[in-house]
Amino acid sequence: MKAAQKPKKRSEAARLTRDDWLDAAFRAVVEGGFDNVRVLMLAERLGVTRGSFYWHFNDHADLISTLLARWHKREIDLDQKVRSLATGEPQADLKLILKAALAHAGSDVENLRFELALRGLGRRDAAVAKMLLAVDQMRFDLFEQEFMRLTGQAAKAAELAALFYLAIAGGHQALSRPSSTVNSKKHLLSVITKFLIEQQAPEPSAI
Amino acid sequence: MKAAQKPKKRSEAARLTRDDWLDAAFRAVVEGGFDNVRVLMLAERLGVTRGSFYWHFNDHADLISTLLARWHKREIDLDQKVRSLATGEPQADLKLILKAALAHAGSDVENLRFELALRGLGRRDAAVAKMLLAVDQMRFDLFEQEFMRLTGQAAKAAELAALFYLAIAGGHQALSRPSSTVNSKKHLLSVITKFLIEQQAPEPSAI
DNA sequence: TTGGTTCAGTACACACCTGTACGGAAAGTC
DNA sequence: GACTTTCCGTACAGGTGTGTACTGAACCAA
Repeated sequence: MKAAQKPKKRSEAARLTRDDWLDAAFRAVVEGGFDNVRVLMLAERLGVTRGSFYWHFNDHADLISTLLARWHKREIDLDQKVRSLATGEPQADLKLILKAALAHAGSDVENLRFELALRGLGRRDAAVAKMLLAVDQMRFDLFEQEFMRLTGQAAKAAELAALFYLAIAGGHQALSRPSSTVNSKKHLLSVITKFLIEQQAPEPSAI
Repeated sequence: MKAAQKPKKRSEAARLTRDDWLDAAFRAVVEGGFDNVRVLMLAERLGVTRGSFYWHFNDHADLISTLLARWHKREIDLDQKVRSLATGEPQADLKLILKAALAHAGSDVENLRFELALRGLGRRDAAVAKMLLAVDQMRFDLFEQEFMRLTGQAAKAAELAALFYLAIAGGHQALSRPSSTVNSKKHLLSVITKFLIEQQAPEPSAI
């Protein structure tokens, strides 16, 4: 019993914070969805026992709801940041947003996978669905605003924003790697830019 | 296939077939994802004990893999059917496909939810991911073919097909009900039609 | 009737996960 | 240096799920 114990002092095995557990839970979600978040497994991975968990959290539900709240707050902050970076030039802003949204799926794969898992959870949890709807609306509003500046037509702006957002969402969901033809977020970026942004400039024509 | 449509006597409880279990598993997936498929729960819902299950199936994995195979086969059959229904008139065909794809999410919500759950599973199971990729490619090829007929340009056809498919996929994933502005599969249908189909016709006339 | 086949019930063993109560070591505080 | 707080280990209790062996009832055919 004692022989197999950690020879290291307690100072070596750093004590955990609430955020450490949240990070571990986040990783578990990324790897296997919300059903993959198990206290026992997280403890094992963190090198402690469940005794630690039940000191930091009330129970399993507490962990999940805190994780959701943290994600929501971060999304709101990110939205604020993007809005503050907007130049006022619609085409440039849209390309910026698009690039950020797809990079969000490039290097930062974890966030994408987390959100997809979250949407899976939202399909069986009304509260989560409501939160996701708010996030969707928040993002959509930004897109719509930019397209409104670009085209000058409210109805068209709303439609383009919908296509814009849905194409991005769809890009995350399907066609992860369709081998040959159309592929890679990079190419998708150019396609969306071509058909949804550049073609919609106000000067040339009027539908 | 025997014509065993008759529930027969057997007091009150009809005896179950392999497909009965598959249907129950399907419903469980629709309601709560693949992690929600539990033998005990299915048996309870079917009004029998697990003894029945282990006669029809080898084990839990057998149930899942059989369910996946059934879905895949049905998707292939549906693709064949759509292709056989194609008139050769690209715009009409595309609208037909689009309508079918969105109706797939309208009345037949179950199939949509099942596929979304399946994509969730595909993110942690390589074999499932491979199957989904094949299905994506199959559908995409059809779209690309139609857009090729429509525009006459290979590159543009591939790009439009990508946008087309991704917008549909995105429509299934996000914005289930964004309250006010752009909403409802119906409206999405008109938007996609407008920007991706009618605008891309080689001749200005059309419809 | 008899016997074989098909399907379902019962019982047991085992694994895994949650939650709680309690004890104890390490770090900060005076 | 005792005291307190913070954090974690341990042990126990209970719930839920799988898989297997065995038994039993309904059905079918000769």
